[in-house]
Amino acid sequence: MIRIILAEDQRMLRGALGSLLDLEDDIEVIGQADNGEEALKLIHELKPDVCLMDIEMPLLTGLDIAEQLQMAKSSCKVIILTTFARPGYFERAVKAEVHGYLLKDGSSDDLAQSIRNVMAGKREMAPELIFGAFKEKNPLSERECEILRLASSGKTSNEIAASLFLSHGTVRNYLSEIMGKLEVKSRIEAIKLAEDKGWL
Amino acid sequence: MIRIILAEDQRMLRGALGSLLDLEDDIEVIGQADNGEEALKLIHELKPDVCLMDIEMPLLTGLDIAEQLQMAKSSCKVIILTTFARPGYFERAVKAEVHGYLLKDGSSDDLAQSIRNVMAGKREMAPELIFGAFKEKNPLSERECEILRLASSGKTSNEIAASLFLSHGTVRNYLSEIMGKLEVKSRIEAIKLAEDKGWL
DNA sequence: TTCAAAACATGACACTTGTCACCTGCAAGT
DNA sequence: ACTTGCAGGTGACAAGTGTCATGTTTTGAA
Repeated sequence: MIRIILAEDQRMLRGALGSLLDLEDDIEVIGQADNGEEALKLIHELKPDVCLMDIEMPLLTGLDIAEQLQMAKSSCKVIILTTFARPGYFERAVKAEVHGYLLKDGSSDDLAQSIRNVMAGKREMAPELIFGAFKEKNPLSERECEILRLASSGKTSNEIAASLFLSHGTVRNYLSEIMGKLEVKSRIEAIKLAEDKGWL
Repeated sequence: MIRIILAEDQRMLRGALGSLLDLEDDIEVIGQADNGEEALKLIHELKPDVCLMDIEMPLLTGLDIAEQLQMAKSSCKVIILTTFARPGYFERAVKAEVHGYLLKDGSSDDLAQSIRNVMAGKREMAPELIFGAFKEKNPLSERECEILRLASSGKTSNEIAASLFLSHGTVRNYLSEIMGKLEVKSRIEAIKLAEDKGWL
């Protein structure tokens, strides 16, 4: 019997998947969470074989959890189930050595089989990702990301400078550099593009 | 037997709900669509008792379809199933006299019963909406929305002015007005907030 | 009819943004 | 030892942005 927990903040999908997976003879849903912290707690308490997680959840993202489990050398296998085929997310998931990365755009019929494959030691990656994976990787450095993140929250150059203890000229240089790399003309476009690609 | 069709562009959710509903003795899923035009075609061809639709779908939104069915005085009952509790969407759905407006954040267990209630002539509205419906309505006028939309795409004041045949001073006045109404200090924050609330 | 709101406009002012050229210091690689 | 690249910096300039006061015109509701 494969014991799994589900972490997904959209109740309708979580409930539906939970019911469906429970119908399988060899799969048992032993816990469900609608946020990251709850999910992590359940994993520690219940020691499931597999956890099926969304990425964007309240409190803690699925990727955060995957990284923590990797560091703790947990035996719980991780399958990410998300809407987003963002290269940034996928890259991070691969680094965290997740056992599966599936898209919500995929078929629900294949889900149970994917879980079985993962239990058998295979890795299940949505085909869309393997091909398009590193075609577009994040051209921004750590620092540049940090600055763009702050800009995206609506901060002005001066405020960004203050919170990073930089001069405002430096901040503007970074933003200029970022816009150059992203081939856009304003910080607003840069923010849109970076958020879109999941680089933020 | 209640004959229904499902229209939802996220395959995983549509598949899962389809399988679940088909397990009910008195419900039969006779068609599924992943875009609005396909859904409308199916409704005309198969004459289902109920159609369960998302709002944001390719080609045609669920609200567009609901309005068309209302005009055509179709006997097919419409249930909207969406992520968004946006007052704007809900208002439009009510005007289109939909029979149900449920949230993807609701329980999947209640779905079948909601469908039965709708067939029995009741209306099923997510409680979150009835109460919070008009608490926070869009403070921006049509024109202001239009300008903020253009700003959100990264256009400068001058570019917005050009595309609307206004002077750039007028555009800046609007943006200033918008930021005042939204109580923020920059257009970036205004964009974030408006997108967040679904006013865009 | 009258009044208020929305839409549109101008000009002026201070500040922010984006660009550029040019500078230092430091930590890899080769 | 030397180059390269990242991080950080300066100063100057043009353009864009946000604010204000002050108008006109149109339009819909009381």
